Amino acid sequence: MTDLSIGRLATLSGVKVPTIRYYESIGMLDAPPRSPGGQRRYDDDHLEQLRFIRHGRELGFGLDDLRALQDLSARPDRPCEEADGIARKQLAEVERRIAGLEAVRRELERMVERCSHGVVDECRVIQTLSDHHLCAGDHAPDHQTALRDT
Amino acid sequence: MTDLSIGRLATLSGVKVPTIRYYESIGMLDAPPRSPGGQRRYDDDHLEQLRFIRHGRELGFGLDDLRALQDLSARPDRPCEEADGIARKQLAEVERRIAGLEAVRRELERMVERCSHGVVDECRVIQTLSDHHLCAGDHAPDHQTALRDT
DNA sequence: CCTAATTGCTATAGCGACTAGAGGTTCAAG
DNA sequence: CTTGAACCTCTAGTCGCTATAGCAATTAGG
Repeated sequence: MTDLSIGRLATLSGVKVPTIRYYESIGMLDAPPRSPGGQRRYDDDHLEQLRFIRHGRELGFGLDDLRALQDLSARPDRPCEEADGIARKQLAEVERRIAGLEAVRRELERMVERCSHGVVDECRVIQTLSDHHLCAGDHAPDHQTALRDT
Repeated sequence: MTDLSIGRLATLSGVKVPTIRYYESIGMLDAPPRSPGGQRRYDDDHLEQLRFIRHGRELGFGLDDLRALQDLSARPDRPCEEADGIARKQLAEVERRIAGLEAVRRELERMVERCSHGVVDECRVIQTLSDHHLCAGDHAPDHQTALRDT
């Protein structure tokens, strides 16, 4: 299973080719040896490392957190308090975002339900955006909390 | 209430000063007249426009959507189908994100609960990241779905 | 063995939606 | 009239990629 091209590694890991190169460039993924012609040749350790990163990203960890977790996993004798703390912090963050998004969802539902399907001037969607007082009023006091994303 | 400085506008709207200038630079907010010395002087229409944008951002609309909604609100006779559609699209997006985050939350809870508070080598947090098979396995197949944000 | 298609390489720029900093100017209060 | 807060422009940085351009290497088929 050794001598994986970057494309093969991408397929096996589920991480896109440019992203793999990006991870290497920022020191998230060990730089692999190269073929005589200069192409990257990976092994199973790289695959494992990349899957670790991918899985962490799926769980919403930032690359800094994942770097810290990687470092910890390389020191198996250390207490796992720090790893646990990072995970708890991430859980708290996810819960915060869910709460914000739930408030947003409720407000959007209200907007959409009350739309009378007439003209813009009477449209509840536009009205609500123009005047926050038409809201239930409990959403996203901190607009950082709201969302953004893909 | 006319002749607002940018700082006053920022206070009244809840949008930061650099963000206001940014919105102007990308054509989201009308450029205001200037004082003799070249400082921006806003009026109530600008405040309203900015509150519209802010409210929309809190609800997670992208700036492109908000531009479209702004344009629609300037044409009150048009049917509100388009506005309704944009809101429904946003609602669907928010629901998608909540679903993704709920899956992530469940997984993080599992990780944290099972952490034995021993050493890293036995740490469920690290183990789970290393091996996806330890997951309930239902989270974020598309990693775009997951999260990211502030 | 040769060629063509595919895959790989580097480097740079762009995305969204801001945020931060440098270095200078204007304004308003006392 | 002085002082200091608030304002100005411009550039660069944030996060985590993604896209493009212009090449070079590899691999599969004939």
